[in-house]
Amino acid sequence: MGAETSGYFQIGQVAERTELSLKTIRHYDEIGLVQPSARSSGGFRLYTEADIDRLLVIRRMKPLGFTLAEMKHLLDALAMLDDPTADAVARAAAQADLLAYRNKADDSAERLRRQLAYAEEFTVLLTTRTSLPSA
Amino acid sequence: MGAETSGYFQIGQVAERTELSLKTIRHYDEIGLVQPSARSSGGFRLYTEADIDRLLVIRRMKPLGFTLAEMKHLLDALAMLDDPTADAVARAAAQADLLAYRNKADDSAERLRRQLAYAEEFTVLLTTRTSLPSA
DNA sequence: TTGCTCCTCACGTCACGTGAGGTGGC
DNA sequence: TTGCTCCTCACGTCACGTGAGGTGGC
Repeated sequence: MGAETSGYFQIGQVAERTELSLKTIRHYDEIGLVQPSARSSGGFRLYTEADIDRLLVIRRMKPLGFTLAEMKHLLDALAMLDDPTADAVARAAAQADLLAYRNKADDSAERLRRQLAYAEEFTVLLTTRTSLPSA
Repeated sequence: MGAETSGYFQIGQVAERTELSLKTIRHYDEIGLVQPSARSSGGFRLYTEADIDRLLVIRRMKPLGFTLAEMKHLLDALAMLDDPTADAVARAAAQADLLAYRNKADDSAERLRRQLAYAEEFTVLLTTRTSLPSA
């Protein structure tokens, strides 16, 4: 059952739980978006529950059209607000960033709604064309 | 006002009407997805209303997650059903293809609905975090 | 020791974006 | 002739996918 007993998960288990590919998870590590909390002595990536939560948040943000760099920035800003040792200036900057991201997310949600309407229109069209006899 | 008077539109006008980039429209030409019905003597792409309609259909299909090759295939199948000279075998194959695409479109619509729900959840979270005072 | 899981290159892909340098057309 | 629009290379980018060849770990 792998490294789970020690509170860590190997990448295969993480992939199963997040429904992300091994390559995607490795990619997020390489660019610094989600780095495993530890490595085994042999170099295996070891993820905690918190790491997995972060991956799940990212998976939910993806349809909003953020780039990976933006997601990293956004998660950093959220962490800043949760950090009691952060100073007021940094906190205010984080607030401002989050507001901008919120507006971007609103726009994206609006666009998703339009796309869904288009998609549904299109499935209706295809249903009509596939159910009609050819004559 | 360009080539519009002759019933043709130059790529810039097409880009405006479809909200696609010049590069996207050129790319669709290069891969054979939407080729302009004509070229000017100087090599300018000239699009008809029908060409523009095809671009608009593609724009609506994109959120369904089809590749450009699949869209080309799908549009070919639809054209096959509209072609009175097509034989029965080709027609039946087109019907079968469209059915497969319809199922794929249904799945995509379902996925879009889930993504929209995630997106809305996320905007709520961001709104909460941006409106709360830091203390 | 076997076998399944994981590792790091390194190149490929999909759908375009971004200049560079040049020409068309009212 | 000016200037705006369009043209074709050709290389870049984003988010991974896909082997190749090798090793970790219960």
